[in-house]
Amino acid sequence: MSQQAVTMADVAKAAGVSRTTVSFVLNGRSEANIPETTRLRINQAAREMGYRPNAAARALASRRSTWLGLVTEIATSPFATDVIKGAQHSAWNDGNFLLIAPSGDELGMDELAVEKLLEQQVGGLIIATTWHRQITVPENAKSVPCVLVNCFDAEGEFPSIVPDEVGGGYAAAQILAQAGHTNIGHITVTQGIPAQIGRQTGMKQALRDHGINPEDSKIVAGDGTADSGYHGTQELLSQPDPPTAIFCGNDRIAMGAYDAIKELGLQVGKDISIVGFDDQEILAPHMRPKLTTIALPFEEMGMAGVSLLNQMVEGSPIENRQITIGCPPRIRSSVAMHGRR
Amino acid sequence: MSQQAVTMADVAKAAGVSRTTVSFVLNGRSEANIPETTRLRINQAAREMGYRPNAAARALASRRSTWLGLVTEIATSPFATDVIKGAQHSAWNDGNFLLIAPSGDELGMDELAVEKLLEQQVGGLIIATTWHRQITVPENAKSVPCVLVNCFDAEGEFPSIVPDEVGGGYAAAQILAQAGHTNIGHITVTQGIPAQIGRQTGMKQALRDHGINPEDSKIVAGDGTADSGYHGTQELLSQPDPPTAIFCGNDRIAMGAYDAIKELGLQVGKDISIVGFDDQEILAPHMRPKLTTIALPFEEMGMAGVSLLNQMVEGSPIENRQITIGCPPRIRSSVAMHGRR
DNA sequence: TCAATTTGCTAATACGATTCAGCAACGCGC
DNA sequence: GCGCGTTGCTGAATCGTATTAGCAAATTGA
Repeated sequence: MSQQAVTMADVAKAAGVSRTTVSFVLNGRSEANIPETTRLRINQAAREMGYRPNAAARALASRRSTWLGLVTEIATSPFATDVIKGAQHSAWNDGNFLLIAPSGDELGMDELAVEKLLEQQVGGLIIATTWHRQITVPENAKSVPCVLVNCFDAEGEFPSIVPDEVGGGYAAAQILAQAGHTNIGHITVTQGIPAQIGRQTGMKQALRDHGINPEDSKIVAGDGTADSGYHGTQELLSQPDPPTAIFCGNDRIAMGAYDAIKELGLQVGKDISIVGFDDQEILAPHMRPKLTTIALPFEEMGMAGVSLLNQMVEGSPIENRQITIGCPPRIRSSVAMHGRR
Repeated sequence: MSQQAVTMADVAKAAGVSRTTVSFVLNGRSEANIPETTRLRINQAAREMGYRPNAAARALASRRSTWLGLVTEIATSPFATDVIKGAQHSAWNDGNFLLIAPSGDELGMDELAVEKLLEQQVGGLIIATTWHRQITVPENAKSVPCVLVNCFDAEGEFPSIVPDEVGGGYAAAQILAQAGHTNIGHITVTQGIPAQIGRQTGMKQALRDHGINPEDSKIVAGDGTADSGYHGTQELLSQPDPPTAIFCGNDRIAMGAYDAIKELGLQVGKDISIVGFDDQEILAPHMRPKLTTIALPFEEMGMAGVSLLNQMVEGSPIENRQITIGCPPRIRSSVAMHGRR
C-alpha cells in the first residue's frame, strides 16, 4: 500500500544529526539556534527522501491537535454548505482541519457526534444549525472550547454567532421606503422563530424611521414555503388598498409572490416591488426579474465561528461572547421607484 | 483545558488488570478469551472513569487510521453538499471520519490539499467535482487508494463514480414522448461537456425508440443559465411549428423557460410541457407548477464513492472500476398529456 | 497420574513524533 | 589561565495505544 517508511529518524540519519535537531529544523523552532548550513542539509534530505510528517504522532506527542470539530445538520439545507465553506476556509488557513459530524434528529445523536469528535482529539467544537434557533448543547461539549453558529443556548453559556435578523429586516423595509413606497406588505416566515420575530421587528423600526405607521402595513403569516408566498400575495393584493411593495420573509416566499403577481397580469419590479431574504444562491439571482434580497451571511458566520474558536483554543481572552453578523442587502431588479416617477 | 487524564493504563489499574487486557476488551477482540466477569469489570471501570479512546494514539500504534480524505470544490455549488452528505453518511456508518480539503482553482492547489490529507494519515482519498468532467489527478494521490466522484481521469487509471447522463436524458425524453408529445425541443447546457453530450444522446435514443425522428426536434444551444433558458424558449416557440414540450438541460434553464412561457400568456404543464435536469432541491419542487425533472444522484455517488474506497482500503478486490449511477426521474406537475386528451 | 491443551491473562516493545535537560566546544574578558 | 556565556547540538523520556510472544494455572485426555 503506502510505502510510508521515511520518518524523522531516517531523515536524521541521512543528514547525520539527531532526531531532535530534525524536529527543530522542520518545525522552524528558532530558539534552538541551528546554523543555516545544517538547516539546509536537513531540509534537503527531508525533501529528497519524501519525508511526510505524521499528524497522528505529532498530535500524540505534542498533546495538541490541528483538528476542529463541526457538528451540523448536513442533511437538510444548502445553507450548511456555506457554513462549512466558511469554517473550512478559515480553518484551512490556520493549518487546521475540520472534522464534520452529522447532527441527528434523534435524541442523543448530537451527544454521540460530539463524543466521536472528542475521541478524535479535536481542540475545539463548532455546533451549527441550518436555521437560526435556540438549542440545548450536549453536556460533553463542555470538555473543549465550543462555539455556536446560527444558534444559541438558553443560558448564554456558550459564545455564539448569529445573523442580525433585525438589521436585515430593517434594511429590507428601508430599501422599499427609500424607493418611495408607503404601503408595504409583509409575508412572514414560520411564526415565533428568531427569523420571523427579528425581521418583523426590524421592518417596523424602519417604517417608523421613515415616517410610516407600522400599524398601516398589512402582515400575513406565512410558513416559509413558496406556496405561502403565493397565497399570501394573493391575500395582500386582493385588499381594498393593496400594497405597492411586499417584503417577503424569505426568497422562497418571494418566488411564490412572483407567481401570484404574474398571474394577476402585473409585473414584478414595476407594478409591485419585492424584497426577499436569505439570498439563496441558486434562486435569487436567477429569478426574473432578479430578486433584491437580504443575504444571510452563512459563510461569514462559519469563518467567524472558527476564528473565535481558535482564539479560545489558544487561550486568549475573548471580549465578545455574542457576535452578530450583519445581513447585507443585495440590490437587484425587483424594486421599482414609487410615487415620484 | 481538557482534564483528559484517564487512559487505558488508568482503567487497567482500576480494574486490576493489565493494559493489554483492557485493550482487548475495549476493542472486542474475541480471540483472546477474556471471561465475561473480567469483561464487565473493565467495561464498567472505563465507563465510570469516563475513559475516552485517543484516536491519535490508536492511529499511531495500529498504523491505520479511521480517516478518509475528501477533496472537493466546496466553494462553488450546492451540489457539493450532497456529495459530502452521502460520503459523510457512509463514512460515519463505517466508523470513519471524513477530512475535507478544498480543491482550488489555482494550479497545484489540489496537490497541496492531497499532501495535507496524506499528512493526516488518511487511509484513502476521494476526489469529487461539482460538475461532471475529466480531470487530471495530482500525482501524490497515488500514495493511497483513491476514488473519483463525478469526474474521471483520461487514462481510466482510477476507479470513478459518475452519473448516467445518457440514461437521464433518455428518461427525460421518454417522459415527454409517453405523454404523447412528438414535437419536442431541447435547450442544452454548455456545449461539449459530458452532461450536454450524454443528455442529448439519451434524448435522441429515446425519441428513436418511440418512433420519433430525432432530426425533427429542434435543439438550441444554451449555457446552463436561466437566461439561456429564457431566450432559448423564446427561440423555440417563435418557430413556424413550435414544440409542445421542451427538455431543458438543467433546472435553471427550466426556470428561464417558465418565465418565457408565462410571458407569452401560455401555461406550463398545460400548453407547454417542461422537463428539467438536476433536481435542485430548493428550486424544482418550489416552481409553479412544480418541475418534473431528472435527479442527479449526488448523495448516492458520495455514498458509492466511500463504499468503494472502503473496499479498496481493506484490500478486497474490486470488480467494477467505472461505476455509473442512475439518474431517477422526479415526476411533478410540469408535463401535460398531449394529443389524446 | 502425567502430558497436552486451553484459559486468562501480562510484559515488553513499537509507533513517530515532541520536548526537557544537559553537554562539549568555543570565544571572550580580565 | 580561569570562569562564563553562547553556539550547536544530543539523549532520553514521553504521549496513549496496539500487538506479539509467552507464561502460569486450570482443565482435559488417555
